Amino acid sequence: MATVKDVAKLAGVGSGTVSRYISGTGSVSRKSGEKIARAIEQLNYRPNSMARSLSSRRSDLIGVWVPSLEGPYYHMMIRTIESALRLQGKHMILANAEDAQSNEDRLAHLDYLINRDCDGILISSSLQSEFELARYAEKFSNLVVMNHHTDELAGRCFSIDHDLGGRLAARHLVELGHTRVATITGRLSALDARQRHVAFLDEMAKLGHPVVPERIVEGAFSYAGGEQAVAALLASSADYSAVFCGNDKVAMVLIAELHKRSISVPGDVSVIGYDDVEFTPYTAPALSTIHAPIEEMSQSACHQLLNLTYGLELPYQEHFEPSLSVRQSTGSCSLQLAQCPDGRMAV
Amino acid sequence: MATVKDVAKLAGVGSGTVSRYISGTGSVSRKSGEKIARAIEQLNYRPNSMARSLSSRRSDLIGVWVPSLEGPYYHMMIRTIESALRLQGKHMILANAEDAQSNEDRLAHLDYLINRDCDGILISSSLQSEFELARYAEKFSNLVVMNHHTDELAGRCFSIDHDLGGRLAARHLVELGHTRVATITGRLSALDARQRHVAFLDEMAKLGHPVVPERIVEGAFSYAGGEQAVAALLASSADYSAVFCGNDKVAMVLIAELHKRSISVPGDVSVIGYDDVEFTPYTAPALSTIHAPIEEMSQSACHQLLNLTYGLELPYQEHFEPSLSVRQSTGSCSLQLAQCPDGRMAV
DNA sequence: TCCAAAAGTGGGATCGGTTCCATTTTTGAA
DNA sequence: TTCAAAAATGGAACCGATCCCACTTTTGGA
Repeated sequence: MATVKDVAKLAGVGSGTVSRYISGTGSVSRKSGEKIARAIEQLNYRPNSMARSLSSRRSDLIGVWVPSLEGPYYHMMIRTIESALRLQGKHMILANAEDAQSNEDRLAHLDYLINRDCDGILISSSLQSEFELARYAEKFSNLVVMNHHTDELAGRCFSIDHDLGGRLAARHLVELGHTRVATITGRLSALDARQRHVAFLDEMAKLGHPVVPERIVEGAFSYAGGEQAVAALLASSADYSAVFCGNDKVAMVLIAELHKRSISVPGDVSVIGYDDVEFTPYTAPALSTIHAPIEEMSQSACHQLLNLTYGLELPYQEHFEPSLSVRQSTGSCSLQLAQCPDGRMAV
Repeated sequence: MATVKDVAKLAGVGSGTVSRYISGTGSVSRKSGEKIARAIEQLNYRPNSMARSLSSRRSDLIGVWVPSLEGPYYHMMIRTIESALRLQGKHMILANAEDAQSNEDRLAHLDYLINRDCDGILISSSLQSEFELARYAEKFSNLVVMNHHTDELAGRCFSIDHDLGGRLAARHLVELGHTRVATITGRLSALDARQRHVAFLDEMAKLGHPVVPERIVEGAFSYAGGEQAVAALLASSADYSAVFCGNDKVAMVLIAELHKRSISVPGDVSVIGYDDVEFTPYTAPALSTIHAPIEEMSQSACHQLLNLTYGLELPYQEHFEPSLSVRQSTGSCSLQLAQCPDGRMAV
């Protein structure tokens, strides 16, 4: 493989000139530039990225830490980030902490990124304990956090207004005439799950239809967690005409389970999700949900990280608002109270 | 940041000894080892990965090229690969070519990996044109290919027996009594889509129920492609009691569309998918499908790439067999021929 | 006790770029 | 035409590891 020196010799210039030509920093005369270009072509020269990184003290690597890669949510994030980084010639390295059992494990995943000398790190965190990781990472790299807000990291937190999201869901259901509403939350130790939930409850109460505890099930934002929570809700004696699910995965699981029991959606029970991930148009029925601008948020976070790290000036925005996305899984509560096939009151 | 020299000085040994101690190659006395360990601790030393890469001529980076990141299929792959690499202390860098418009674009995505000096490259390719990329990449790195088989790359191709998969689908439907069967394929220029399709047709014919052309729609393995193809099938005058979909995304779209038209699955029409991605248990009804061992295949490909690249001896397997996974979207064809709501014969 | 083989060691050369700096060349306003 | 400022240049020093090699120390069987 050819090196700068080979190129310099063939072009009849110094190695510094070649380096300047390639990186575009500093000035090179038209004549030298042409000679260098020809030499590069002729030798089929490609700069060695490790040597470049070593001497320039930048790896052009951005580390991305995610708590899980199950389901479409984080996938949409990764997809967006990969694309934004590629446009800037940077590379993403990924640490998926879903197999971590303890906080030490999660830290080890972070070290896996830090030890690689990332120029910047992007953490998607919704647990307080995970957020501690941000403090740690900050010592080593430029840092940006998604799904979490704190004043300590002002200007480097990117989040969606889950309070508003929870309220939009409540308003939508109440507008449709639902008064007996159940909810399956995410794990309430997670900030985003809690925010959605608290706002939802608050708004329901404000609208005159407080959600009674029997209609609240704490679940988790995973398929397995959703299954458990759905089973718990359906096994309970609670009656309701609509269910607000903490995310779309759980809503999907719920719809599947209701279908299995021949409970019609939205005829018997309305279901609303949260996030508006990839698959929401294709559940049966198509899922009404709170649209969270995941991709926009991811892109913004990525842009700002690039700005901080490489002095770019890419556009970004820290705060995003969700919106209501009505499809077919919610309908008006016009039917009479009726007995469910399994003996519970569900309509 | 401390360097090997600092550590060596503090420990009172030579830099070579420190290097040997850290990498675990070569021998270091117990006494020196302890001194070095103490010095590392004290200085909070972390080896610089760029310097290490430059001098050892290995980046510990594995490039992964995928044609798309829409839907769960490639995500399951990425997730598996990230995990397998992390276990070996390697890092994945990703190039998603779904925004590529031309072959030059796809090549540019590959160069994005190659220019980063990956030690190895993993290509998931099902188009012949994409496979040409493998030839190119092979010049620069160790290479392994998924979803494609060719004798030229013997021992480095990992694939699932789509011929068998197509046949399993056909047998399942025929066993349930379906004789008028429709199919929505993937883009037939893709090898995997074509193999599934051809085998399916062949097996249906062998079983005495050849699929007539009116019941065949060429689609694509994307949500949008699925929507178009589903619309085309439902708009046609074809009648059928079951549909074989080339992958699960298309099957999901079909179920959603049938639900919209109040056509019952599997009451009126049975639907079977292909791949058995993450969401298949949670469609309504749960999707019967051909289980493709995506994760096992991805892990094997990854293992073999690691073996080739770093001289490891991780277990792997080149060929995988799919299996039938029966859930609730397929049922026996016991009902009488009946008129569909929209005037077509569908049962 | 002796001595060949094995284990352990220090440090310089090297990987292939970038960056700095002293020097030369070019530019364009007076 | 003149000359200060700006542009362009070559090459050495450096980034921080690995690896090789010549040399010293330890080991253990006879």
